[in-house]
Amino acid sequence: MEKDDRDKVLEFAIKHGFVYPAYEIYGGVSGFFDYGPLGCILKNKIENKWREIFCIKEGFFEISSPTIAPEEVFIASGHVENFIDPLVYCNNCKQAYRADHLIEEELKIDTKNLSLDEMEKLLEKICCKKCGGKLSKIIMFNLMFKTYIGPLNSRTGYLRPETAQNIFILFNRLYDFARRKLPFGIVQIGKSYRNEISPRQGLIRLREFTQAELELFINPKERKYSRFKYYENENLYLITNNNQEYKITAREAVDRGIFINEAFAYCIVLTKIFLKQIGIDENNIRFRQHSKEELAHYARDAWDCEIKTKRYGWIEVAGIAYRGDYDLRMHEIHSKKELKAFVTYERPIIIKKEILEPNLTLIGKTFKKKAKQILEILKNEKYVEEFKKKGKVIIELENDTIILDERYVKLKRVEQRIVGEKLIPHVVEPSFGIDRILYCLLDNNLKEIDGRMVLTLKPEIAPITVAVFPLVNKDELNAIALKIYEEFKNNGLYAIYDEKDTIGKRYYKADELGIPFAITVDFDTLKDNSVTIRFRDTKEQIRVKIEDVVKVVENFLKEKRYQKACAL
RNA sequence: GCGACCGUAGUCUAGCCUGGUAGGACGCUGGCCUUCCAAGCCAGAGACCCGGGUUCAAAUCCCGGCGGUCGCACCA
Repeated sequence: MEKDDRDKVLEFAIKHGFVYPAYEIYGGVSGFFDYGPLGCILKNKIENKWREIFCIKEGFFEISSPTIAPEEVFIASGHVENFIDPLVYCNNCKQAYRADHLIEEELKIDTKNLSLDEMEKLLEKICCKKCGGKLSKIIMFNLMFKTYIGPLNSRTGYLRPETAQNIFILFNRLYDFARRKLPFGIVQIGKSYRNEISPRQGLIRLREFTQAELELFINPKERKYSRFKYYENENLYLITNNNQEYKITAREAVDRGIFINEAFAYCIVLTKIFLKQIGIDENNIRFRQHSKEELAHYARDAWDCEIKTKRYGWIEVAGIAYRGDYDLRMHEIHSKKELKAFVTYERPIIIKKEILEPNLTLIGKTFKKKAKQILEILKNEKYVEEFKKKGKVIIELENDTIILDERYVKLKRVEQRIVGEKLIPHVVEPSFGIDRILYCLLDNNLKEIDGRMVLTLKPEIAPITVAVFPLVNKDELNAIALKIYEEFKNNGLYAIYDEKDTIGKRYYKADELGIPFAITVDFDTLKDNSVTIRFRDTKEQIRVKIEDVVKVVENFLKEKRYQKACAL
């Protein structure tokens, strides 16, 4: 970590229009940022790359849900209960404590089932640990933004603190869409909101932020995941919750039991691949397992993906959580709707048993309206034994006793084939903070190369793809350059045109903004209709015909030939 | 939320202690120059975080707010 009290990456980002502190002219509000012109493009490109890797390539689909949800959702999910921190502070020295932690520590009383009033009473016995002063009343910190849905007497609503819940709530619809088969995945990219007590560190902790989440629904009984084989040899840098460091392949990690199953390992690997592909240095990526205390209320296991930054060291940009059946189970309980999948066994389970086969014609004719009830009662297995002993079955109805002998029922040996079962799927959830990733991407790619500032973003990720320049500011060159500039824009590429200052200065600025290709119209252009393409990272140039220039740039993007031209 | 430090053009800063409304550099705009890698010339625009107090007079002193950095606490 660089010892510097300023966040140079954030300063760079603000200066060049990637982000702005929000509501600045009204003094600003911490925890909120605007995305500026370049940041907006970059963010979209990051999101699209994420879509490509976590959604399209996997054969998954994306949904987009409201960001406001009624209270019931977060009561069920546990967020209403778990998102509130009771805080007290010392009236004398202002030291702040978590009320529940303080009670547990000082009085050795489990606070889990205590009401606020009960905690207040217990706190009267406790003084400030630091100065012995009197403690304040409990202050509740609710990290969810609360709002109202509708006018007077309206429903309480919350801005969602994660995108995941919307997917769980839609489970039955989505399971249906997935043709009722596990595993399947649903992704969502969208805004989430957390009313952080004190957001710090620029883009790292925001009150409104963009999450990209995959909810992968799997069969909990299946340890294998068929697509795992494609990436099982990817190397991972892992730190387990007992502080063991490993640099091993995903396969080895599964074999050693470090990951709970292949689906989980797969999500870890996809995370690394995604980050590599947008341009994070592989050596700056590691995965750290949560300790038991760190685990969220819903998680059985969780790993943070961390990226090393110059300013803040390792920071968390994604979390891969094993949510088990927690969410679907809770929503089943609270909504009273079944949220299950049907899983067929590899081999059907065959159960041989005896049943009583009713003579429907006779029972119907004899008992008329009571027949239906009788048939229902007959399904109880205890009557099989009774029939075997006595040769008949005696059924007690409300005000009637019915005796069924061998004319009515017959003993029959049957083979029952159970082909599967209903169960709540388990969920593996990779969850990304897009804003943090954007920050890390700038951090990892803002470099000084022999005196030049170069933002070495990959051409496909760089916000602006080409800069078009006349070598010098002369009308005959400008006219051609402007035409080429139009041509790029017409082909859907972000381009800029500049004729000011010297060519060197313009290259310098383009490098700083991460523009991978610079097209220069010079005096040879007037003779042979050719222009130069300059590559940002190497400063090398090639000459191409004007009519080919757009296509050549497009090919550099598509075929990734730039890797030769640009030393990425 | 607490504490410490801090807040001057787009950016970095001088001035604040010892009150008399602001100077520089880079950047920006216009012009000149310039035949391939920023920082050559001329001109121009641009600032004291917000509110209150003290004072004849506040960027400067005092109080509050907002914002920033760091530490504590929090961080699903």
